[in-house]
Amino acid sequence: MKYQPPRGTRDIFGDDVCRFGRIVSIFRDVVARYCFEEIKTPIFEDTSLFERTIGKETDIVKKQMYNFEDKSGRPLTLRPEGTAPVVRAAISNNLLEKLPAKFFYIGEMFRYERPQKDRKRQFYQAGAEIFGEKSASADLEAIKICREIFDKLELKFSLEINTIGCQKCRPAYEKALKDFISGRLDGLCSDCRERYETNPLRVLDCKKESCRQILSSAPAIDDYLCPECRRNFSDIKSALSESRINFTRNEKLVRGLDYYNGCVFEFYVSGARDAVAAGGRYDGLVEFLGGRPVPACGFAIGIDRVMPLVSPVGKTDKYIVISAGTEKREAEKIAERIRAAGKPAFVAGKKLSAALKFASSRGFKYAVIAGEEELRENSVSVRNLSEGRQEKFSKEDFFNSL
RNA sequence: GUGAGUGUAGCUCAGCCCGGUUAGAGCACCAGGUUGUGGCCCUGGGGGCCGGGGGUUCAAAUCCCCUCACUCACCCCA
Repeated sequence: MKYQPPRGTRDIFGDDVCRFGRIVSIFRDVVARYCFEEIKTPIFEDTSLFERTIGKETDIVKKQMYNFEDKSGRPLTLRPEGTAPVVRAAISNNLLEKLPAKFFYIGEMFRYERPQKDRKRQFYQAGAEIFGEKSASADLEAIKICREIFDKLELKFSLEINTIGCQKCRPAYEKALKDFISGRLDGLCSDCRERYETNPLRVLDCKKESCRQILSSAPAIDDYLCPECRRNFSDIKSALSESRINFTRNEKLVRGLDYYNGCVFEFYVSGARDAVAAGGRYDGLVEFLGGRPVPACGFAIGIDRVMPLVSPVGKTDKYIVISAGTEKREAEKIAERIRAAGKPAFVAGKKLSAALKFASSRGFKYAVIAGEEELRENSVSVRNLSEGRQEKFSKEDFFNSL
């Protein structure tokens, strides 16, 4: 039996690797223009970093983490998400002295789950985090960056936003919600009955129709927000309108990770199975991990989910230099000149018909034929493979035209 | 973790229900037709433990059991 990549992983090559590269370069370009700086964090961290920040009751921590011990028994985990490591790194390296501070990352994440369409066990995220900005401008910036990226990728997105309150006001809402649910537990699914105990907000986004029915008359968070959260959320909404970013309010949108508070958002693109980007505020996280109290917000884009929707980058025109049976050295010299002019060149020594066949099947734009006849005349024949036209130039004319 | 489907040539699949010569097709690949012109056409060729193991049978790609893998959905998430 031949080796296959391990379950939930895949090899990325050909057009897919072009798509991947295009997404990453657009992401880098946009984020750099907002003055974010790249940060690379380890691929694994102390297990407790994730357990404490993501939340013990989440599926990620309960059953999706790649946990292992190193040889000295340290409990470690392959990172299942990017935010906690960035926050940890910012604290470890004292990067939050001068605020605001902005970081971005691109990398692979690991979650042990059943693989399916565009959901792998090793997947890639590109994310950005803003530290030290309490006002709505940070939330707006995160959303604007996503908007720009999807625009440049030529993807039509829709945006959903919500607020889930802060440490001050969420408890009151959670209590109201629990009171509401407790009388109706019998009608809810078993998952929801468990969520009621562990994380009542999550009952809101249960997909089961019977649960949704019951929850449709649940208390609304808007009635429980503290003045600050109310203000912040309305600032964001009006800023979005000013920036002409369409959004819909989704009161049932709650994020799966415990550290979120305030405004949360998700981007959808038609054709993708689920959200392609998501983010929100996590004002308490830096302090929770031992730093000073620093408000923060960020987002991550699921590269794997965007990949099938974007076209591969336009490739630059490639040249194949064919020696057609003569000494290959001459063809190699010609190729060097083409490369020196900044264009990709490949040398083929096969007989002409085979080389041309190879060239057209591999997507070369031009064949530069340097056979016996050309060698005698100090010329080259340049054939446009897509159009089938061919012209002979002196070598100097050809090099000058590059 | 739950449910359904699929594993036959490099790829897409037929054959399986109803067991019976040497397991097929298209595409791709290689060679030749074409010793300096690719795509089109023609001819020929290489390729397969029919996912793996066990069972039933005179006989298994085909029927039964187990196992592994993949796909899709649920759950959850980016």
